[in-house]
Amino acid sequence: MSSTIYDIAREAGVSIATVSRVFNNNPKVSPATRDKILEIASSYGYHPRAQAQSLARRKTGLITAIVPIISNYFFMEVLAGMQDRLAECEFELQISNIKTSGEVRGDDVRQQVEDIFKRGMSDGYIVVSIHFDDQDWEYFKKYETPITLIDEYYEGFDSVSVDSVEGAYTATKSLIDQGYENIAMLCAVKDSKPVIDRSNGFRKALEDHDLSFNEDHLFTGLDTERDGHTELNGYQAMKAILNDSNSYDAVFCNSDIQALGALKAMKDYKKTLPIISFDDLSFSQYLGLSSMRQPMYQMGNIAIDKLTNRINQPQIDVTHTVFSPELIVRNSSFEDAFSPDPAEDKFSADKG
Amino acid sequence: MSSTIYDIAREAGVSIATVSRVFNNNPKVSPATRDKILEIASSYGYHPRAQAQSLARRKTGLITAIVPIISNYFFMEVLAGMQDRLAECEFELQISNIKTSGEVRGDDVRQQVEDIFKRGMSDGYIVVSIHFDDQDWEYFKKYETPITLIDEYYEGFDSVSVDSVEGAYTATKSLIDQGYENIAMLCAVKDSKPVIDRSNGFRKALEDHDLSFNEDHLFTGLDTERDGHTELNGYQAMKAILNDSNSYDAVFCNSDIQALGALKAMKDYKKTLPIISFDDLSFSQYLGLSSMRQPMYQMGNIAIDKLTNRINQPQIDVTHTVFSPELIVRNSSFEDAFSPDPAEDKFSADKG
DNA sequence: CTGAAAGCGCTTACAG
DNA sequence: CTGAAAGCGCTTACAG
Repeated sequence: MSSTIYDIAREAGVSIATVSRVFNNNPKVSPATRDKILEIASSYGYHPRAQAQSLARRKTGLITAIVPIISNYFFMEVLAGMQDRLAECEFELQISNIKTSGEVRGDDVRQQVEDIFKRGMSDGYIVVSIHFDDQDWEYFKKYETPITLIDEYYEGFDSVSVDSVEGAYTATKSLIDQGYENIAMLCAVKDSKPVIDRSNGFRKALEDHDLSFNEDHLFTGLDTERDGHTELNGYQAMKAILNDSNSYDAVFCNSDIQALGALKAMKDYKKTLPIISFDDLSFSQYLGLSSMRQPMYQMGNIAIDKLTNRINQPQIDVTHTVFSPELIVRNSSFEDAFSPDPAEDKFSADKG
Repeated sequence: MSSTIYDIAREAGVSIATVSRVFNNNPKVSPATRDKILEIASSYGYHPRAQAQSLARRKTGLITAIVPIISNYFFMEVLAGMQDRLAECEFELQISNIKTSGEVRGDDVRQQVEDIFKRGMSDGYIVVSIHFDDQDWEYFKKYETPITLIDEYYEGFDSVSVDSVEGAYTATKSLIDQGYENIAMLCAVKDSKPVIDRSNGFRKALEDHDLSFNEDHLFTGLDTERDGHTELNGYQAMKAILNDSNSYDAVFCNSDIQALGALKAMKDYKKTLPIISFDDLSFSQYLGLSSMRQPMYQMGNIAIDKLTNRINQPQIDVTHTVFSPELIVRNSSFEDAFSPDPAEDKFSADKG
């Protein structure tokens, strides 16, 4: 096994306390001994063992992000936002993935999350895109550990999220304002949290504009992988929309990743409907896909800020940040969705 | 602070050794005391602290994946492969991101990786898409810790990778076989490892078929984010290819993410060139993009297998798995790239 | 089946 | 500026 603080202390002819001080940047060590210790440590490849430090310090210097395996594109962009903020502070990020779909039941999900809290591996936790009812969140209070929620809301924990209902409303209203009256919604698995919110916003927009709504307006594909947030599901659902006897004239789509499949279905079946999607993933710009932008990067930033604040001051008031998603209009909003953009030079300059 | 093993032991009227045995599933505990302890533990929300266990056991039960921040789509799919394998064994995954581009120098990258090894937080490490010369890898041997390389080759460590040179050769040869004679390569940052390999394969294919090659055949965009593996870089590079006086008749593209930008550039400028890309990300199927498939999921599987084997048996021989990427032909291989596919029902059944 | 005790590798007042 | 010692929360032979 590799060397310990005792080996270094012995070799340097000092106590382990002094070695420890050097690695903790304690200024009260004479430069001479410091240099000597550093040199010896380096030759042994010695560095204080992380777990031993955690135990002695009673803090781990770790933040854990708890993320469903199914969250990929959304999480990737959130992750970037977390990383850039983390680079400026003393915490390291660890990511724990949990299963939330497939044969997994809700209780199971709660158990997985609880196990992570129990192990007490981190100083704080960021829980991303995991949805429980208030009672379950309340239950986790007993761990008395800092928790920040992303893409979820519970009054008892700091949170940062996007108003999905409003976003869906905005997207749908935009299509209505363009003159469409028979709009379908391309959903994922219908009892998943984002779909519930977004279909509620969709419904409300229709009703507010005296357009009838019923369950038939809601389409989804057979593929239930990742709760239906897949290209394949979007392809299947779009195919159903195009072939539906109730010929729709526009589509609000639950997610960009599904929209990708939907666009392909439109191509394959040679019918184009205006479509507005939800997420605004980085590649959507390159597909000419209109979408409701979620400020994912920024959400990652904010979550780290909230969590580190709470770790440092456990008693401060809980705060909630709720973004209103912004509509980014691109070609897919229109019937000529597949005609090329005018070849401006915007892409040479615009890194968005 | 939350409760410790002492609290539970006191409450149950037993020694801490017995409590410990219960949580370690030691069969030599009477059912009665076991039940009692479990009940008390549950009411306290008690669970052995991970760091304390690691210290006492002299192993952490953790595997760390070391990943450049810039690796996203590729890593996401590798990650899925790791997770599914990990679910079957006793290790947990932790992910450490390091900076490899921007103002970061090679020494810096080495230092970041070394710091992770030094902290000794995990029982083994999977290093993904990080490239050093043999000397640097050899240097890491001194940590005597299990290491598996993904997307990199060094004889001293277990590894799983794809033959990029061969893949580029295959892609280029395919275009040549289709009759194209003036082929451009759409590169990312030219001194990055994948680009070096792929441009070598590209060059070799041209030369083997008596087509001239020079540096002018290599294009890249101005955007150097993620070493140029961005949609924007692909857009910029494709624009340059289309406008080049040496009018090219086909393109081999360094990565799918860049191809996305390239496809948009072709649309915007209303010129279509056959294009074959590299990666075969999950969405490429929906873009009709031909690509050299890297078996990313499988690479994740294999890396976990190799690493856990080595953790359990440190002395076994080093093994290397090198995949030959497979050409997946789709519409983009042809000049009519943007015509829709025949609308087969394949997408209803094919989850690939 | 259970307990006393040593040990894992550190940090951090406290005393000097 | 430095050391002796207690403590962090566990596990695991060893002895019974």
